[in-house]
Amino acid sequence: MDLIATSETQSEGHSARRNAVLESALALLGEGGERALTTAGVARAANCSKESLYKWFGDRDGLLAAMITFQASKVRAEPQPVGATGLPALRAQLVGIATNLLKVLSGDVSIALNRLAIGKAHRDAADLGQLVLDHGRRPIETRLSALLEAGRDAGLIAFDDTHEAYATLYGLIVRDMHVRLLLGEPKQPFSPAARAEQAVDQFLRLFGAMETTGPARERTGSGSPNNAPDIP
Amino acid sequence: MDLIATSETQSEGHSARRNAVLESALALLGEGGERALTTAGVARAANCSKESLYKWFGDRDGLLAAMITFQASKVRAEPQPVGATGLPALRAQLVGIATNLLKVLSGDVSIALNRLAIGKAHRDAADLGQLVLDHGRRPIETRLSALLEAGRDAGLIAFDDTHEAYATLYGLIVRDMHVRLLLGEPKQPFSPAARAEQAVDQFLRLFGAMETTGPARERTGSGSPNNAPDIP
DNA sequence: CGCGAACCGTACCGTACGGTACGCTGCATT
DNA sequence: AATGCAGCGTACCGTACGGTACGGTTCGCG
Repeated sequence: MDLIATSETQSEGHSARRNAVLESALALLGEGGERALTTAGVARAANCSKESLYKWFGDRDGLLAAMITFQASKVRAEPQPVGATGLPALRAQLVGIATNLLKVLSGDVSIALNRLAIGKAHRDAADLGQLVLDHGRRPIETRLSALLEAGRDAGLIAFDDTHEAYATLYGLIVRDMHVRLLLGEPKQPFSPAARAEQAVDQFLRLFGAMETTGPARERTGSGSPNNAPDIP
Repeated sequence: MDLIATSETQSEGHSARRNAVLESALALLGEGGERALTTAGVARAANCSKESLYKWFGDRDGLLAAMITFQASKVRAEPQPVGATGLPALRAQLVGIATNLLKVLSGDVSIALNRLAIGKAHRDAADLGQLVLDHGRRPIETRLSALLEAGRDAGLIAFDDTHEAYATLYGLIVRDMHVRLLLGEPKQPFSPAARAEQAVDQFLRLFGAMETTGPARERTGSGSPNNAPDIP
């Protein structure tokens, strides 16, 4: 389960070979689903021996875990210009992240990996699901949350609970696209950028500090989940 | 794959026995995940023979498909009072459906079934995923869409594209709760009703025909996904 | 009472796949 | 050149599970 350090002084080539194998495995998974991801199949596709697979990854689950972290490492956040401030800048940043999120979630390997993790979520492995959550969701939540709080500190948006605000934004962006894709619905063409802008604008309408006219009517409305909201 | 009519004149008892078996299978799946759902295991749990299983469901996939439709049939929409009109009534109806949706999606069997369908989504069976989509999502979309359009006809809310409005509402309600649950994140306690009210209120803020002051500023903002929205 | 249908329980078969063992090859270091 | 090591390819093993076959039992009907 734990990624055994096959060799303490892991030379560059060592790791490179591993990554090449992981790449093959991801490709295999992407096109054939879990069924295609047999140890023999991976070995064949990567031109390596099963024995080497077990030496490097210890276990089939170890291989899967390595695939997840490897894939996640390829999607690492590209540093974004944090210079300009103001609402347009905030909006642009949010839209950028949202667009990226939509593209990533729609990716074939991401879908396949999520399917894999979900299929084995209950009672198995070192919970690949947790791994996906840690390496996929958490970074995005961190980035978005930081951005949201920066926006709040700048007086551009208003909310009580950062996590709540983040979750709302996430819902506006992704909707149920992810689950539908996971369930195998053929992905229908759409513009991630346009959808991202739309979602961010909706979010800003809900959480913007300056409403159309007058102060925000419901600043805490989406804070703690309490009943009896103020819509009569 | 296709649900073979085992007997044209399926007597009540026949179907009852089948349903009992499906119940056992669902229980088994709910507690043990897919791994526990072996034909032998189901037969043992249901006190029937494997041979009967194959006679009734034709196939393991047939059993899975039957489980999905059976479970869906148990969640059929309870007819709701469509009497009163006006915004409070609309809001109450939406909140009701949203609450129900959240409860259903959080259910153990629902989660297990979705995991199952997702695990086999790519290239397998008669696409259990499609089945889940058809029997799980579509009814909710139908109900919500009808309600939304009724609200629009009554001048309470405004939108161009019904599907867009529905998708936004869905996102606000469910957020990424579903995927997180599917990935195995322990379900943290929350009040479905409160979350439903919160989501519906947010939706009404976005799509309500009567804004705080003056006419809606962005009535078509969430219609067709076009770029260049009106926030400068 | 006799018969047949449905069905339970179990034993059985074939296969697919995770995991291991072994022999051989090519490269690097001395 | 000799030696050792990493790794490839393949053969092999055990098991788990989908699917089938068979004997025994119950129940309803003529």
